[in-house]
Order: sequence, then C-alpha cells, then structure tokens
Amino acid sequence: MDSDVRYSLESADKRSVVAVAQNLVGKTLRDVARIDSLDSFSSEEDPFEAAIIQYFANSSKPLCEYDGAFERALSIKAFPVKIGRNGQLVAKDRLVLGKIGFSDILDEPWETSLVRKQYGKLLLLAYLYEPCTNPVDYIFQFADFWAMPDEDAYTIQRDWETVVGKISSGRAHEISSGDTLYLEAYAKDGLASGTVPQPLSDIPAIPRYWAFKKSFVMSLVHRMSDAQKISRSKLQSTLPLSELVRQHFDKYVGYTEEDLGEIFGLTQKGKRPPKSLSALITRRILGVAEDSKILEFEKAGIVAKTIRLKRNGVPKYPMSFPKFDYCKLAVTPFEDSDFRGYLEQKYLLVIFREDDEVRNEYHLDSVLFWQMPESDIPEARRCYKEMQRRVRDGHADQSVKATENRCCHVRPHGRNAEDTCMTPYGVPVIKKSFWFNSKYIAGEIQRLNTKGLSVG
DNA sequence: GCATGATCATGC
DNA sequence: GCATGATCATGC
Repeated sequence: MDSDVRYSLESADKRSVVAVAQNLVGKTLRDVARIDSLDSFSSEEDPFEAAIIQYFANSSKPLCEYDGAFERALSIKAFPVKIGRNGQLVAKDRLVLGKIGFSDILDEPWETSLVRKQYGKLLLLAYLYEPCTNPVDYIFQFADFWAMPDEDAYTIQRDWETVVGKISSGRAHEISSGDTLYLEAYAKDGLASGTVPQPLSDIPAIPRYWAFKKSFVMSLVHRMSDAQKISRSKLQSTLPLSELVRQHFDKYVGYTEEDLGEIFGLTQKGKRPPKSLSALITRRILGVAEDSKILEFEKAGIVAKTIRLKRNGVPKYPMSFPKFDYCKLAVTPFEDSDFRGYLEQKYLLVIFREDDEVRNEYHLDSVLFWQMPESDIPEARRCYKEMQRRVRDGHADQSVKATENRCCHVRPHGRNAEDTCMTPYGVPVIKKSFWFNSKYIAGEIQRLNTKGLSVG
C-alpha cells in the first residue's frame, strides 16, 4: 500500500509483514499455522486474534526481532466478511478499535488518541465467516495495510471530536451512533453490561467502544477486495465451479488467441497485443472485469495459468516458481519451505494447442483444474533436498536438472549474470528458481484428459 | 530436437 | 526496482 501510511516499521520490514499477511489469503489458520483449535488461546480476550498475532510473530523475522513489542508498531485487526445476496463480499460487523475511557479522553488531543494511533498502522485481515465453524478453518479473503485517504481521516477526526465533545460537556449518556458518520461510539454489549460513571456528570452512561461503522467497513471491503463473481445465467445458478468454468470456455474452443483478442476488443489492428492478453481473455470468458480478481478463485486459492502446448503435447516452456534464497534453502527443511507451500497451489490451466499446419498458431483447446498430486510430492522433495545438499556443499551453481528429477528442476531466473543471491559460503550465485518439468506437466495434462476429467 | 543456461521485457 | 512470463542461444 501507499508509503504515506504513518507506520514505524521500516519499509522492508513492512513488506515482509505484508508478505506474511498475503500468504494467509485463500488459506486458514489450520493450513498456515498448523493450529487445530484455539483452546490454548482461550484465556485471551480474542483467542482468534491472539492466534493470528502469534502466527505473525513466528513467521516474520522483523517481527521476531521486535521481541513481542511489535503490537506497538502495527495493529492487526481480523474482521469477518460474508457473501452478500449478489455474491459480493460484504462486511458482517462493525470493526471495534478499543474501549473509550471516559475520563482519560478529556485531556487527550486527537494527535495522540487511540483512534489516531490505531488507524495509521492497521493491518486488516478479512476472513469469510461461516456459522458453526471452528475459527481455525475460516478462509482469509484479503489482507493489507490500510492507507487511509485524507478525506476519510478528516471525517474520522470530526466524528471523534463529536463524541469527545459530548463526554467533555457531561453528556456521555446522550451519545448515539447517529451522531457520527464513519467512526462511532459503539455500545458493544448494549445495556447488558450495565452503566458506568462519567467524569463531568452524575448521570451514569453506557460503556462504549470506538468502532468503524458497518457501512464504513463495507466501503473498506469494496476498496480492498476487487473480486468479482464469475457470471452465471439462471440455468447455471447451481452449477459446480468446474462445470461452470467449462461451460464458459466451451463457447470459445478452437479460436486462436488473436481471434479471442479481437472478439473481446482487447487488440487493435496494427498495434501489438498486450502481454497479458491471455489473462485478459480468461477474465472476459468468465465474465469478470479486467481489473478484478475472480472471487471463486480467490476463495479456493486457484490461480489461472495459460499453457501453450506444442504439437507433441509438451508445453512450450516450463512453469516457474518464485526465486529462492540459497541461505534460506540451506537451513529450511522441505516441510517448512516456501517451495512446499507453492506445490499445493491449485491451478486452472487454460490450454492452447499449436495448429497442426500453421506454425506458431495456438487454438484454445481446453481448461483443466490441476493440483500436483500428493503422490508426486516425495519426488519434488527429492529435488529440493538434492539442491539443498549442493548449496550446503558449496555448489549452488550446480542446478538439479530436469533429467535428474521426474517432476521439477532448478534453473537460473535472474535478470542477467549480475542478478545474484548470496550463498551460505559467501559467494554470490545467479538467482535461481524451481520449475515444473515441461514433460511432467505434459504427462499430467494427458492423465487428466484420459481420465475423462477433461473440460472442453 | 531437446536440455540447459541465460536474458529480455512488460507490468506492477 | 523487481518479479514473472516469455524467449533466445548454445551444445549435445
């Protein structure tokens, strides 16, 4: 998010925190933190949030170094969202920031107030609320620092002054949510918790909490999640996702990428097509706006990928993973590695196949949902362990080749020879990443097609 | 023709 | 500035 967030972590640390947060999206606490229940947090005020904070503390190096005090530097707020009637995410509740101390607030200026301090460092995590579900199984929908636009900050300050004004004129008992626009003094427990004294009047008042109103949280959700649902006709209203996607793509099977670019008005004659053309085509076929995420895919953690198959059924080029860090690789067991996490990625493979006659002309062929089968994980593990061994032995330059491993290999993925990463033995080596072998992917596509799971 | 290493280039 | 997807170049 914007760099103008008032935030005391260094920006590199901040990026690291955001990366940890983004890693939660599409997953659950059970997935990422291997927690089965919140029992061990049950003494906390909010066990769910406590578990999330612990996950962050364990996952982010800068946060570890903050020695548990990082809560001063950032405020993690998990809040529930649900699927609204039109299929878009909506806020479920208000977002509570903290209790209003009727006495403390009297001589506190806005600049040092709880609300002002909180909103400059809010890390918002939205999770999909499901009734009767163990919170460790809630799926996170989006996560990011919240950069508050100036116009919002101004309104929030005015709201704050309105509430403080009532307290400092002895009218805390007259506070109402209707007084304010974005920020409210929320009676969290209603009258259930009884009343408390207020400093400048004998009349007791209901205890209140600072909270962003539901409508304001709703706008946050809209701003932060640009995900859209895949379009459905009446007839398609109850179709399972895979069948829905297949039906959408079916209409366009046989067209070339150029045809589709033209059909959807994404290309102009004489102009070079955008590089992201295939990604744009996928969006159009599914009826989702260009700049939107696809809600169903976000929820299920599916990534759409275009695969161009040559006539022999082998992808034109292999699929790469993000670059790895030699020092991290040397000390991280496979089970805890980023690579292990990437292997669990679910894909929607949008497959184009090379024309039988015209070289370099690719036609839309089919779509497949694919995830690396569990039974192949040990083979990928061998690739990881072998590369790890080489790095430890001082041979980061020696990649595990595609001929050495059935599923994956290692190859350079830097900008050029100068784009290096430090090794544990102090010699920089060109950046590398793990890649799926082209032949392995070819085999998987063939396996799914012959299994009759093909769509399209 | 393929495997492997290296680099380009677009878009965020 | 960098990651990622795309592509080139070399050698067997």
